[in-house]
Amino acid sequence: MKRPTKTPRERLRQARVAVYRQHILEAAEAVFAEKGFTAASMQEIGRRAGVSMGTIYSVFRSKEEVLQAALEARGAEILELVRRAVSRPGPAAVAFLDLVRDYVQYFSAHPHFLRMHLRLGAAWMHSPENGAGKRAAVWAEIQRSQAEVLARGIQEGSFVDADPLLLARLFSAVHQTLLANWVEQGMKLPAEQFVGEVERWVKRLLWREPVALATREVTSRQED
Amino acid sequence: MKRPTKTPRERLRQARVAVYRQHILEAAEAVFAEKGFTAASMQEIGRRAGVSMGTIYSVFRSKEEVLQAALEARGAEILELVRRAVSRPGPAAVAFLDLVRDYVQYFSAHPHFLRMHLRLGAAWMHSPENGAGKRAAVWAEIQRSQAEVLARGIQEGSFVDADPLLLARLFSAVHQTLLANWVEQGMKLPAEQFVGEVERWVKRLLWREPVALATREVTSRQED
Amino acid sequence: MKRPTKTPRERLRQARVAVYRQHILEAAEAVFAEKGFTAASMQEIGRRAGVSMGTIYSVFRSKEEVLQAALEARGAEILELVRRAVSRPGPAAVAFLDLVRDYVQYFSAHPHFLRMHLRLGAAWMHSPENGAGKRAAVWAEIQRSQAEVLARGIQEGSFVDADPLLLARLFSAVHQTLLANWVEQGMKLPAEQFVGEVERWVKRLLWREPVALATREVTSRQED
Amino acid sequence: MKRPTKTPRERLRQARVAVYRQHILEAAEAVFAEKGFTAASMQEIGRRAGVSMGTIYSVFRSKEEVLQAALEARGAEILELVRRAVSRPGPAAVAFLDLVRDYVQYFSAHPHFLRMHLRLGAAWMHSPENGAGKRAAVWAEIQRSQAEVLARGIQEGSFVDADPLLLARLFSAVHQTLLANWVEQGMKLPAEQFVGEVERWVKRLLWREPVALATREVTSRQED
DNA sequence: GATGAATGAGCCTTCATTCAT
DNA sequence: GATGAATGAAGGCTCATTCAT
Repeated sequence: MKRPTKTPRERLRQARVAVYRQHILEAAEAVFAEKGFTAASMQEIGRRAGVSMGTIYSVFRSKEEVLQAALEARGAEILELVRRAVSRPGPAAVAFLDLVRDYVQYFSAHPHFLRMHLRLGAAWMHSPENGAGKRAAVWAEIQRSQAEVLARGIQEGSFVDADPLLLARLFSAVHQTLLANWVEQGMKLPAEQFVGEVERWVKRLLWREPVALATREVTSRQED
Repeated sequence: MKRPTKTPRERLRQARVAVYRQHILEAAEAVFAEKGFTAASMQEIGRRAGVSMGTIYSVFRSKEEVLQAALEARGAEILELVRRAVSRPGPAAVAFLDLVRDYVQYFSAHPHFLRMHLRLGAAWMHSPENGAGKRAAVWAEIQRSQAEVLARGIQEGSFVDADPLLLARLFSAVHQTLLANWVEQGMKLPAEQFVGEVERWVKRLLWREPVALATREVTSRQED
Repeated sequence: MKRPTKTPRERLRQARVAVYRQHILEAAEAVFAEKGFTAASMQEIGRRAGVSMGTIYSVFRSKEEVLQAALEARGAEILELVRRAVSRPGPAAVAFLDLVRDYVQYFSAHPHFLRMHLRLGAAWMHSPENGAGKRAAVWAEIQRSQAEVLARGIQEGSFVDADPLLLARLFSAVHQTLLANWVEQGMKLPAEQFVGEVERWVKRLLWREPVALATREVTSRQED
Repeated sequence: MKRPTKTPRERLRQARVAVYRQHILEAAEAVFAEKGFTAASMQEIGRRAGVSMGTIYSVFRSKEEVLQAALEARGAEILELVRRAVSRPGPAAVAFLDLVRDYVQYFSAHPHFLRMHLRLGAAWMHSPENGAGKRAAVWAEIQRSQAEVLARGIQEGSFVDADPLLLARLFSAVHQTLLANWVEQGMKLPAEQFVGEVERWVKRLLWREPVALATREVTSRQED
């Protein structure tokens, strides 16, 4: 008969597993980002994580599961950001700008994940076949929640009147392009200024009332 | 150095090889689009193209080369579109809108390629490692040419003042998102109307002077 | 539209595959006999058959399928022997002795199979778990048919009155022990004499009326 | 050379080890019986025995050694039975029937071992390669001792005149088939009656003078 | 002394590439 | 020249064995 409170041994085990999960998923993010899912090898993930094959397989059941976990772990955190934005009182436009800020913060804290997401996102975004459906479950939910805020903004008259899901995709496309550009240049531009730039582009794209933009002065140049 | 006058036999050979190239690359586009590069198998490409493995390897030296050829073949055609836009006299803004129109036409004529490009583009767009550099050679050139038109537009005061390369990327991101959305919904919206919609989004994104937009009436909705 | 008559190419292919099947199954019989199913390696089967891994997997889908094919190929032939015995007119006792003769002939022609069967038979004979059920399908049918002849012999008053299925098992046990002993000693005893010996033991085991036996003179001795 | 007087600590250690041995071997019997040697996993043996891997490896040096120990442990006990039969005064026929009785008793007390023996016996019985020779050491001795009694019976004129080693094998085959059948049906037939049945079959097989048999009334039927 | 987590060699299986026909 | 069968290297995954706690 086991008490609902775990034994110390069990708690230790869970802590250990959690540490491995963390390290393995971080290594996986990097490898998946560089090679893509199929070309990534478990050996390399293990090497980068500093664990053996057996250890990986004691935490995850398969390569596929490693990928799903990597997507879901971050996905869940991001979904949380979106949900907070959705439930924020006040105008949708303000909530959305807050969300943009959260995104920048999150992705700049996890650049490997950003790269993986940029690379693999395309795979399941437009290939309903394969097991892509499963992988994208959280991400579909994220898009749905984003669309929710956008729909509210449309009704409030702040956002351009178009299919909210399309808006969500356009927003993601622009937003990720900017992030990728920023990361690619070593994130030399201070986060605060970068957020400002993203906001400007997002307003251009989504705001109903044309917004005066002076993008130039803060845009980092490719050839810098 | 080959003699400029080819033998009839040689001309026949080249014609034959050209036909194979064509069929193989079309099959490859479809398979790469569905599976990604690594998960795609040469046998499946051969099966879809209706040619044997030997034939594929008589035209291409490796799987990698098939991919490069697929990217370059279309890439060269697209580069041609861009170059025409660059060399077009008159305002850059007009030239760019013409380019947008050409793009829509081209991609809607080659939806398999679009899907492949959407899927694999991310791979070499943000993974400087691997042979990605090689693969992207034409595409870098395309981006450079696009940036050229955009730079001209900036100087003419038509486009928002930002790094032209970034503008090119943002434009591609938005443009491809719209295309993907269109294809995903079975291209039910007439090409003409779709072009109009793309133009409207592009203007929103790039034009310096705020442009009155009434996107709604032509935007196809996800749930249609 | 394909004609029901196969193309020459197709016939060639089938012939080739049949040859591989044959060689692979023979190699598999030997390896499974020596190592058992799990410890047998596909590499070794390939090496002994003189084919590569790829070739094996072009004929069989998995290691499991190689085993099943090996069991079923021989099993089907043996089932045929038993069915002929079942449908033979005249006394069951005579039919059964003919069957014994057929068995000896068959197994002595396929000693590797005999060894494999001796080794793996035990595995699925008493382990209903695993995929043993599938593997043994033909063999259960063989036992059932054997039991049929035996049941007829019981009704005719020739065989000892006991559960026919148990009789079938006892017969198999004795019969295979004799065969194994014979093979182990290099089959030095002429087949004709060996058949006589087997018949004598079978009569001892199954015949209702005690049969005068003078086994000694033909029994090959272990220490010969 | 150890001092004959062990320290109490040493005696405790040995007792502990003996307990582990016992539990591990019992678990091993079950697992080997179900999966076969190679497919059986040390982790499952450990789980079933309720001990850790380290404990298993503190008692045995390898998986192979666990199997050997399992075979030898029971083998030694069975050898003891046979030796008692060999050294029993009076007619060999009587001694042999006593042995049969002992066998039934022993195997019915250790059904897991019976199943393992049925399954793995075939492996080393007819595969002189591998380490099978080592594994079978005790069992060869058992067979030799059985043959000894049988040889005596032959000289006394009680048993059919054939190679005693062959007789021993035939006896084992029949005897194990009956046991397997009995166990398979849940040992519903009382042990006493079952012994009678086995004796009847053994007499049929080995006794020189034909023996009147009325097997039917006690044979449990498969379909009951 | 006991534990069971960690290791990594090894096996089944796939697929890019070659070559006999 | 075209075919597609054959090859075998490489990758995902398991499990016997070891060793830090």
